[in-house]
Amino acid sequence: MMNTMDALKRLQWNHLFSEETLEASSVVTYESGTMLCSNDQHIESLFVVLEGRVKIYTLSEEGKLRLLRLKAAPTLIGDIEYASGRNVLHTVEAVGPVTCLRVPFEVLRRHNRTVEFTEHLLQGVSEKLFIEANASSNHLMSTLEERLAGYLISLSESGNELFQAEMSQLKRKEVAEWLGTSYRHLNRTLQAFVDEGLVERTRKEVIILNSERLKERANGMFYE
Amino acid sequence: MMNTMDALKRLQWNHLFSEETLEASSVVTYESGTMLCSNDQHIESLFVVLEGRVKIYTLSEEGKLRLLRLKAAPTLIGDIEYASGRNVLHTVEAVGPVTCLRVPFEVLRRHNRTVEFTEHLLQGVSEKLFIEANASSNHLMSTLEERLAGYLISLSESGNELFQAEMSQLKRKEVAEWLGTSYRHLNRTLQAFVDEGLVERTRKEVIILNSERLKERANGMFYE
DNA sequence: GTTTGAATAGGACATATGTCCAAAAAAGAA
DNA sequence: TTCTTTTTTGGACATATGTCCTATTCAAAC
Repeated sequence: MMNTMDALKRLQWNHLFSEETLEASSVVTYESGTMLCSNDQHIESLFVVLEGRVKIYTLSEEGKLRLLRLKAAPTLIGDIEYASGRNVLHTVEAVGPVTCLRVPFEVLRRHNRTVEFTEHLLQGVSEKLFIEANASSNHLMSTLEERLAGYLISLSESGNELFQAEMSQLKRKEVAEWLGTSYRHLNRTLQAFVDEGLVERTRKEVIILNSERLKERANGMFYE
Repeated sequence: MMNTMDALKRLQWNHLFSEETLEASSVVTYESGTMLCSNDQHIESLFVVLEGRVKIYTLSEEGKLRLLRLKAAPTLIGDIEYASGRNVLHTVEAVGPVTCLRVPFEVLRRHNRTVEFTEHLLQGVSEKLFIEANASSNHLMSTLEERLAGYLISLSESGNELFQAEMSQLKRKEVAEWLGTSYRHLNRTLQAFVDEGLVERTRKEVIILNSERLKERANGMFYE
């Protein structure tokens, strides 16, 4: 059993929550595959993810999956909904066991309306907005070839460990979902890189042979 | 010359700013076409748009324009950047004369760190995030036909006056930029609607002939 | 009026990407 | 091992959309 206060201190988030708030909160653990919240549904608590990794995506009515990202702890889930009062924007699913501090919105409203906490939320939400806006622009303005090259480069360059930790070990199919394309097309584009000698492809992994030229192909696309 | 306090009261935003803050701020007027801030540049002030309309877009390096929206006063510009400390996300340009209260970030940091103000920013930013995320999903998941039908329907239905006020009177070229497509393709799709008898097109405007079927074509797409 | 420039309209063609399928290959299960 | 299921791979085809160009048409300037 983990100690909440220690975990929060490690993140330097211990000053964000009042004592009353912490008392009215609970530590919960979810097993792999559990949805912490799903698309369009009502949500009543903020989740402070203390340990584990989550998968963030939206599922359209037609069943199409749009994978937004894999995110490692620490992260906040439900902040956007708490701030806007709307239903859940993105589905969040545990990838492996996940431990969270669960804080009911009601408790936050009553016992935690401090400048520090609100500013923390504000910074987090605007950070998320930047990421979303950039992803959206990238998608709109670039071809899969560029995005895929960018993805491969981003996985290989040093100094990008955060992204790598979160986004490597995706399956091919998930990579396609993340890049917002079909599995078929991802394969086709990958094959084009192979044909040009930019990468080598084994059944398990993709090995970069010529990172110079691959980077040119990425045309500025880089994820972090 | 407008009275700031009156303008803020009208918006019920008068309690958001402290006296010191207001004293250190100034009312500025921009003529049509002025950029309040542009993409990737540094910004040092929050703009409270009190009167007029602004156009929000991003300009990619290749010169492609992505029109996000036209927004009428009241609105905040620079809130995202203030919150995240980053450079400007979206370019903002005056459409017609625009009057703003200009508040330096420095002043906000010194004299305006209240829960009320921060919560106001938080709500605004998360609202923007919702809009951005939805636009992005819509774009990813739908064809121009659906988006165009949705746009036409959204312009015609009652109960959507806010959107109509902001988004009607776009030129055809701007509509294309807003829908994220080429002028050519917009024309082609419009013509398809004409051929099917869904709309009639004059040189100036598009008239909806069969809103039932047009709505079906929109396939759930609706803007507000 | 004539001229100039913006805005509209659409032909022809290229291409990025999706859909549907089928064959191998790998990984588990029995 | 053998059978079943998942994953990888790629052919064939359809289509949404972009690019490049050229007429028109309308409006504003001279």
